[in-house]
Amino acid sequence: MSENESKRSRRSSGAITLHDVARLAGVSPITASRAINKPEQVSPELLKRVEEAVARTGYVPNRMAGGLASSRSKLIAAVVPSTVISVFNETIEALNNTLFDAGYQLMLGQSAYSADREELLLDSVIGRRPDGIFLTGVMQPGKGRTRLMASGIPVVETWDLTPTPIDMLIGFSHTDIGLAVAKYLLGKGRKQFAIIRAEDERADRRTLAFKAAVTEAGLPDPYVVNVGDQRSIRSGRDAMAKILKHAPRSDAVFCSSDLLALGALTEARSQKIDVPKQIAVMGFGDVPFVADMLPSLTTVRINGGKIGQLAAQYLMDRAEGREVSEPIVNVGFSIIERDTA
Amino acid sequence: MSENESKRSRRSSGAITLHDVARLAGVSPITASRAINKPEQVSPELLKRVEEAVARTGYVPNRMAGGLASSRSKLIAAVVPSTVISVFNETIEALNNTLFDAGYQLMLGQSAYSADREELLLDSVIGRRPDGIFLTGVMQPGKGRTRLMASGIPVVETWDLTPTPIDMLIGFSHTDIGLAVAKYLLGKGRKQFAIIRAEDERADRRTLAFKAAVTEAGLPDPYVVNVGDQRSIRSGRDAMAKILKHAPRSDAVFCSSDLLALGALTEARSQKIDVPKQIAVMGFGDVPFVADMLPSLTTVRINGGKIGQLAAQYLMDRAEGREVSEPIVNVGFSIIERDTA
DNA sequence: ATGAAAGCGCTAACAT
DNA sequence: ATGTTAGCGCTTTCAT
Repeated sequence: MSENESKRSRRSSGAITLHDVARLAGVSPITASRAINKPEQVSPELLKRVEEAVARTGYVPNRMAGGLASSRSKLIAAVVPSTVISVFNETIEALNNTLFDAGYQLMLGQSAYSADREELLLDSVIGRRPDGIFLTGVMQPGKGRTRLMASGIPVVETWDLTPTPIDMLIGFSHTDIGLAVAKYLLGKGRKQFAIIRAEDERADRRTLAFKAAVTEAGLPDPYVVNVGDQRSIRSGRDAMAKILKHAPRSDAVFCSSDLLALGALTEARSQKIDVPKQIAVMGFGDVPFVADMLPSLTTVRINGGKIGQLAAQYLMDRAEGREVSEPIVNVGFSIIERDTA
Repeated sequence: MSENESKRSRRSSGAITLHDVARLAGVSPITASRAINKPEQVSPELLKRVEEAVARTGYVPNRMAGGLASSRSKLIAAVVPSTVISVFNETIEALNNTLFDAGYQLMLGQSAYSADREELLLDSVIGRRPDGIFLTGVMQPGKGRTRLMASGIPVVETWDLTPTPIDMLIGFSHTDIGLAVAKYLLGKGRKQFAIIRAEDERADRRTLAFKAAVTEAGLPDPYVVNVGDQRSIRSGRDAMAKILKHAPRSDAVFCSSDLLALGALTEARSQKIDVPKQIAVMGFGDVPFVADMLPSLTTVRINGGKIGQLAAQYLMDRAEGREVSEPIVNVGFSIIERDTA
């Protein structure tokens, strides 16, 4: 081993680099780069030599270096409220799969509740210079939104609608859902409504629309129970107990999540209340397992997978300079009629 | 605006860089860098000037450049089988939160089922030069494992035990769980066992140990039903129907996941089979909501949050050159006695 | 089809 | 405490 073959600068990480591969293949680094990234631009013979060198050395290109040089990170960042049995899981999975198949990677950030943390999160996201950012929900005007727009990074907001997205939007109307659910329940002859609702701005809009429709139908105001956690069966049970106690003549409950609805169902069963005869229950989200429970849950289905897949596509299109012909998409929703309503 | 103030090279991305901040603050770039990253090494007055320049420009450091220069990406990669209501969600959330609080970010990769995709995934992970890699499960010997070891990146394997981890390990024994569940059920006087099991190597080991314990107790072999998906209520229902039909004298069912157990419970209820009187049901995972269902599920609890939190800590310790005193940790498990067994 | 030069934006190493 | 220099490993640009 000659000295200048083995010597590496003190700063080097010591890993195999493109230069090593190139030397082994007897070509210049740039040719090796082309052989790896744009094989069609290189003669078959050279291609083979480079491929062999890659295989022999176990070379894995350093994407930080590549990203820095090309200003293309091949990274997409997603900001989600939570990853624990949430209605967003399907979306994340679809997003991740679609990205991976196209050679992109996913960075996951959990959106914070405090404004301070929110800004920290955004900066840490922007700092990676992702080629695109996926947001759950639409971002309210403020520092964060401004910062995001200033960054110039393609952004897709999801799971909601607004006439003024930061950039692209793939969502649906929570107001329409509230209206549709009310109409559905009204159509079933229900007359005394109750609502179980977690602190959540989007759930609020569903609830408000629901209420408005009920009022318009000339029926009494729904009895509303607020709970803390969207994803707690326990909260749903407790809320249902409250309803049964304080508004015993209720004949329909609209819950702001499937898990809350499952809790309501559980409580009803424990009190031997017949669902749906005595009281109808509806959820929101259609998480994978509520279809096969007994009774199966009537709920609002959102095609979360489609949102994720489409968002990935949009973000990559933008990143690669393609036009996105329809930057605002309403994917809608559907009411899935099952046993409980 | 003088010419050389506004001119940027053709390659520049046009974004604000450290140089811009430094010039505005009237210091050299390296001083600006220090003010931002090691504020204690800089005089208060300079610090203030730099902070102002950062605020005024909206500068967000480019972590790709920083990572390249320092060989420290502040990125941790996690490889998980799935993100949809899986038992790993709690772990991912804890991992992500712990990392974020320390200024790290999470890259999420979904492990592939084919060996080809697996290798692609590993390369795409290694290509980012993360400071650490989180793996769900232990990696079987093979190309991927070798590649991972060769990369020199700290790795933590989880959710399982092996005497020969790649690097660090935070898990528990699936064999012990099978044994413990059998013992528990035996202790309750159960004598005719059935198993509902998804294709999953770790579930297999729980099952095998369970079987062995039953055999050792001199009882007949459990009736085993194989299903495709660990996370399907439907599969659990179908499997339970099979058990009720072909092994009607079964008095206890051990399911390889809580969701399967929920399905089994549902089917039992629909056939008016009394749980646990006639047949006991146990799950695995203790996903958040099975505690509050009716009947509440007796299951095996894994402290997924602790695994995630500890894994994050270990990975960061390693990345920052600290010693990890106990690189192999058995976090154990507990059987949570509830209604169904 | 291949290569040389330059530089992406930052920080380690070595001054002062 | 602050600055200078020289890269990190790659790709763009411009030649040939």
